[in-house]
Amino acid sequence: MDALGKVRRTHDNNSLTAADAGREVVLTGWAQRRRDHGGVIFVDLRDREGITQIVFNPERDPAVHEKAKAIRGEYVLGVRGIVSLRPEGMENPNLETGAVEVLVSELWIFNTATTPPFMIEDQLEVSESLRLQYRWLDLRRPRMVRNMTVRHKASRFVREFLNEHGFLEMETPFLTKSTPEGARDYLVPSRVNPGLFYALPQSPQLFKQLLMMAGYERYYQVVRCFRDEDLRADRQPEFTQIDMEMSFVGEEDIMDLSERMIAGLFDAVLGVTVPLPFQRITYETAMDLYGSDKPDLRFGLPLCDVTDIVAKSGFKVFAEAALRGGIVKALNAKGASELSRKDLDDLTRFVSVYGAKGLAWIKVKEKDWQSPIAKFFSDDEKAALSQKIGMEQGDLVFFVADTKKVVNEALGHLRLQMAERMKLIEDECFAFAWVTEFPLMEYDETEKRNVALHHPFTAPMDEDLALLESEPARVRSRAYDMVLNGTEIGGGSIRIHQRPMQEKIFSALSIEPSEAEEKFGFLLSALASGAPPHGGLAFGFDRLIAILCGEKSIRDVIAFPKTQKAACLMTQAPSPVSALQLTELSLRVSRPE
RNA sequence: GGGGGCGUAGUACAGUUGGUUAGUACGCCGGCCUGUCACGCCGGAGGUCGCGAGUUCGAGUCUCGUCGCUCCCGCCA
Repeated sequence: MDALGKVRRTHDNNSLTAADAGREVVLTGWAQRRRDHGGVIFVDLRDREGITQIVFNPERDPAVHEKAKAIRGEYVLGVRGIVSLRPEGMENPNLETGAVEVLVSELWIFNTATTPPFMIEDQLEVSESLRLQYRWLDLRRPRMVRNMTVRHKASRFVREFLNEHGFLEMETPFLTKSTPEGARDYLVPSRVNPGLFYALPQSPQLFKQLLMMAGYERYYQVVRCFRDEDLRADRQPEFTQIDMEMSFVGEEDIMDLSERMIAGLFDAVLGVTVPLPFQRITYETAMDLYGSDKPDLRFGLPLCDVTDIVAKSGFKVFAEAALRGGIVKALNAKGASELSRKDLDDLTRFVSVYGAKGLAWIKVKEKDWQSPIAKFFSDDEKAALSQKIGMEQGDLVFFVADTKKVVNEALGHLRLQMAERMKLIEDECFAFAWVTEFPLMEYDETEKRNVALHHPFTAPMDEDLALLESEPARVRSRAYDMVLNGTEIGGGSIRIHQRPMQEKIFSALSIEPSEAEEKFGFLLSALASGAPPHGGLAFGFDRLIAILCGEKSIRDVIAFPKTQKAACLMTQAPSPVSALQLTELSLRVSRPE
């Protein structure tokens, strides 16, 4: 084993070209692969940047060649040698450095390596749990290096953009106060205050508002947030937000700045030109047309409300849904009438997940409809349906009848499913949109009260203020979500900046004045002491990077992510702690049997 | 909390109706090979079939439980 000593590389492994031929260079890196021909030995030397082929020739230097026989996969090497053009016909077009190779005159083996449990290459077939267990090896794979590099470039671009637009990057506490609304908090026990707890922030929401009240005008932070809820492919217990807030602005200012930032980011990272401004769509329209508040606009397939047409029909399922205040909507899968009975059964099971009790369908054939429900409709009803839905020969039309919520959930997801099946989604297509005019609150059946849809500090729309007491569910908010390809990548709002309004909203959310004072007293006090009009936005950085990288899971753009059970397979966190630690924290653990 | 999928050499998989010695590929080790780049050829080692019970003359295979990974529902302002 050789010491590093004064050995320093002159180039990384992605930079040598034909122009460097004849130069003496020093390279360092990992042995990706060794090809021993008995005589000459080739080694692919890999680092973060790429691969360079190094050559050991016994005729050139027998001692070095002998030493090179010991090289195995992932050994850490340094070499000194002469850059040389490869013999004609021996160039490797797959490598950036494929025109040249380095003829080694000196070899240092800085470290050996155990045989890795999986190969360090992109086209690997290995379970994710093994990758997570040996994450330091997984992170050596070029694709992961690429993902981490994109992440770095993105955060760097965002910082520079916001810096140039007068924003201050400011930090906010991680040890903070548990608040009643929203997600479950991660709690941290306080040793010096026995029995009391901090909460890790779900977002720096209140702090950034307080910074506006403190007069900082423009704030941002690339910040970790924590939510103790169950995980998904796009949800981790700790995740990163680009958090920003501005004073003396309205919705348009924030949306305009944000979309220019995102367009700049896509240009800087992917070289993709994103047309501005983004499409705007109201919550109501999004739900009507796409059954979702984060519609995927890369394709059409809009939903169609047919409640009026079928309300009086002989098909009881539809008529009764309408009678009970529900709705009936249709999804026209253009040209999909060739789906088999089994496909339709599968899709029925697919929508049942979202609470749909059934999935009616009509195949539009040459002369008539092929459908189990066609017989229930009069000729007039058929004509009206056909016209409203735009039914043409070869179409397959789905229907769901239920409450508004179930119908939209079921058909909204069916729409995505069908688009995938019908291959309607182009690669490299980025459909951005703003969704606006969200409801301010909605009734929560389990809590038996109104809860904020966004958060309780979101301002209501002025024109809906009159409804606040009479019909609170109809009050729209000054919130906006940025949606990309069916993923919510950011969201924000204009905030309440006057104490009486904030108290009114707390009251509408059934938060008692005493509780409001206890939990948010500092906010109420600050609102009364010269709070400027303000608003902001937070981007889900991990989701954004996953889309930029073309990854399905945000785990692939986080260096050390957690599993679905919120565990780190590498460190084995979470883990038990000593009795002493618990005693110091005044904690006793009771575990259910 | 609930539903689906997966779990067999280091890795990815195959394994028939429950049947006697659990295979294949890659990787690994050894030998040969002076222009490969997924080098090639020859040989070899390597298995708690996730774990635990049960059924059976006999379980990788069937049953139950359990653990882990994953996708989804609930949840995630």
